Amino acid sequence: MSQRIILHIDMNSFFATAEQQANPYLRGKPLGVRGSKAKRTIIAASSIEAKRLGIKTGLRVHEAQEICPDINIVVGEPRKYSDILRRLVKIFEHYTDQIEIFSIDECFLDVTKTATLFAPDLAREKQGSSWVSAINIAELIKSDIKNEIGEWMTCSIGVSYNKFLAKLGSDLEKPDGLVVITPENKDEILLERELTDFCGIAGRLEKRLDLMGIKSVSDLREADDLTLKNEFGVYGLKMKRWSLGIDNTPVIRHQKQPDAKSFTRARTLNRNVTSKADLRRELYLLAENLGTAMRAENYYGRSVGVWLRYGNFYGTGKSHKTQRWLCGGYEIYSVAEIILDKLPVLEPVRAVGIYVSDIRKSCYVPQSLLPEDKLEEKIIATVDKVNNKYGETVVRRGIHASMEIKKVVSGLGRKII
DNA sequence: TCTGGGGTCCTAGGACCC
DNA sequence: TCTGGGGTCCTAGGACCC
Repeated sequence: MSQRIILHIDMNSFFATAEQQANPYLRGKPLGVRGSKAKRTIIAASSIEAKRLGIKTGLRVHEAQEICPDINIVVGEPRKYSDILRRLVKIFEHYTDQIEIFSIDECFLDVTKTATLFAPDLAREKQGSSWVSAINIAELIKSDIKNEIGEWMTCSIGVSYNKFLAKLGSDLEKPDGLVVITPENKDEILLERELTDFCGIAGRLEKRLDLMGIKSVSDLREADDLTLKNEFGVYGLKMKRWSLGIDNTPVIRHQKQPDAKSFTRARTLNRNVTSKADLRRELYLLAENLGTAMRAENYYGRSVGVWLRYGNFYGTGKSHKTQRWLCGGYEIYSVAEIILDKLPVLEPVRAVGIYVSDIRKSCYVPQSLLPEDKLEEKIIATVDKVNNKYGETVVRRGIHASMEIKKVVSGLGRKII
């Protein structure tokens, strides 16, 4: 196979820049984007101005405020960022149809076949230097983004002959970087990196490698295959290939990227709790939210899981495979409630999560013909209609309603479902 | 006022069937 | 009657990513 040309595009401070784009008041100012409205949350992204002051992702909100009392803080809105991602992909489609969406702010582009189309003169001038036309595309993309999304929206682009090195390259210059890693300069660049600079090696693996005496990229290059395989399985060999700059994984066109495999909702509680009743209430709200998200994308699922994270940050969880395909919040909750009852509250619980896996698009799921299921579907559809119109949680089940509300409802001759 | 939330992939063990 | 081994499903948990 001839040499590929891969671009990795990484939007700089994406959430923060998106907020600055939406609100001119925030432009040029230190800005932190909160992970959620919850009390104990962290900074999910910070603007370039905030980064200069040392405000990094992962800081607790109050820590960020201590560093910079004037910092502007907004709550992140993932939907807003997905919309911008869609517009970015539209820009990239101008240059190739081989686009892989790697995360909400990163894409891989394979421009092997199209690079020279956008720089015929350059390609002729410097024969054999396909990198020149790749750099040309990278620069065109940068200016397209500024023109179409906003002047302040910058990205770092890595250009190389595989995905691993392209991603490594985009990390090297921020913001607004452009780094080319070729077979000629790859060794020089790789040998200067820390092992944790590699996408796929983080703290735990670094520690285990260190215990084996593998402390640098060159150590990893020289490590014995069998030793690596025994310690890490096939992943060990993968890591060694990275150290040599080898990666044959293809760019998967986003239209062909696999469907979602699970849906999760989780919440860190404002204070640690020990009562199962409190946990049930949280779980119910999460389940409704999860069900709404699944229905919005036409998914059903048949495995439900619940996990707890204790105050000491350790956790436990259980999952259960059901006979029926589910997408209703209350149905999901009903399974989750049984699971929760089996989970030990060894110590106060800090966070609770619920997930549905083994999911399928509705067209692949047999529809139930049971009258009670039909009724449930009707209830869900009606509630969705109201909530879509008036806000997500305008209507929800009354299972955790207070006694007073229950009395009022039964006084009206109605019942809570 | 210690450490969010939403994902993916991999491994390993037990149950069960052939 | 005794024993082995392969395959698959389910569950728990670990590690990584942004």
